[in-house]
Amino acid sequence: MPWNLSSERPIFSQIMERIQLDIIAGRYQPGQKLPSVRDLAAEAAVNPNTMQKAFSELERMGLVYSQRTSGRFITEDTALIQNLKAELAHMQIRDFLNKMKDFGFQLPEIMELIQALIEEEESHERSDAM
Amino acid sequence: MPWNLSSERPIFSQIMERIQLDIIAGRYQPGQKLPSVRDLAAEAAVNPNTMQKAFSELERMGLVYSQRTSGRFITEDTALIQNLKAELAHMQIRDFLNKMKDFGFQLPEIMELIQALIEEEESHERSDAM
DNA sequence: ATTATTGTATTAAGCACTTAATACAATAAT
DNA sequence: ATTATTGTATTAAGTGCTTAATACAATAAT
Repeated sequence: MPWNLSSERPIFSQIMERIQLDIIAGRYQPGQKLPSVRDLAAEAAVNPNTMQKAFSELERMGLVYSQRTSGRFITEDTALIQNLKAELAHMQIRDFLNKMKDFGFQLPEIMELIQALIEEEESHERSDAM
Repeated sequence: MPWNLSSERPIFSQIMERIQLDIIAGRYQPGQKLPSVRDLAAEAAVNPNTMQKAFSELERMGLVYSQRTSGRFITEDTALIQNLKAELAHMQIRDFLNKMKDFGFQLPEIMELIQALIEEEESHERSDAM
């Protein structure tokens, strides 16, 4: 499975964000054991050092912890995970609205554009299913 | 005026996007003359080479054009500007919705979160004005 | 007890971005 | 005619990210 990494931003950041996302979306469960750095690096087709660097940041945030030689695990602090999820969602929304305002759009117009795009995509899904 | 440039992404990209935004939001008008590369570089506190690099991209897109020694100007192709604005807005919305879905949110929930944040900010504004 | 696997660290090389210093040609301003 | 300003180009140095190769200590697996 390709990890869909872009060369436009530091790879270690993208990996960090991807795993962070897997945690807050529940695709990695609290306490779950992670594959080894070497295995993940092979899967993502990056250097082990780069994968290691991504985990350094996740560790600093408390999202994962490592046990010397048995491996690395997702935190069991579910409150930490939920708080992070809420915080990141909040940031996403705020950043999105700010950007749209920078474009010159007002709030009602933004909501209309979202609705229009959703309806457009729904109609595509209907025709895709035919 | 600081240009609020982050070290997390290439500076020339951030400058390019900023000027692009000024164009599609109408803060720079079609045909308007831009300050010189050197002046803008001084204002943004970056090297003239970096400012020049940002303009190379804007030029490639057709958003600005340069006249050998009289300076650089915003395109007069208003259709190009409007198309770009619509395209970028579309991308912003789609990327935002995709990210939120990656977080594990469904569409109705996303709309509720937006509304909640808007109302929260409106109440802040009211108390700010008091 | 031995071996394999784990996280972790180090060193060297290549690459893109940025800065600094400088230069040149074209032309607007004087 | 001279000067200043314009866009543009070049070279060298510094920085951060990435890869590659390698190594070590701790411990799980055998």
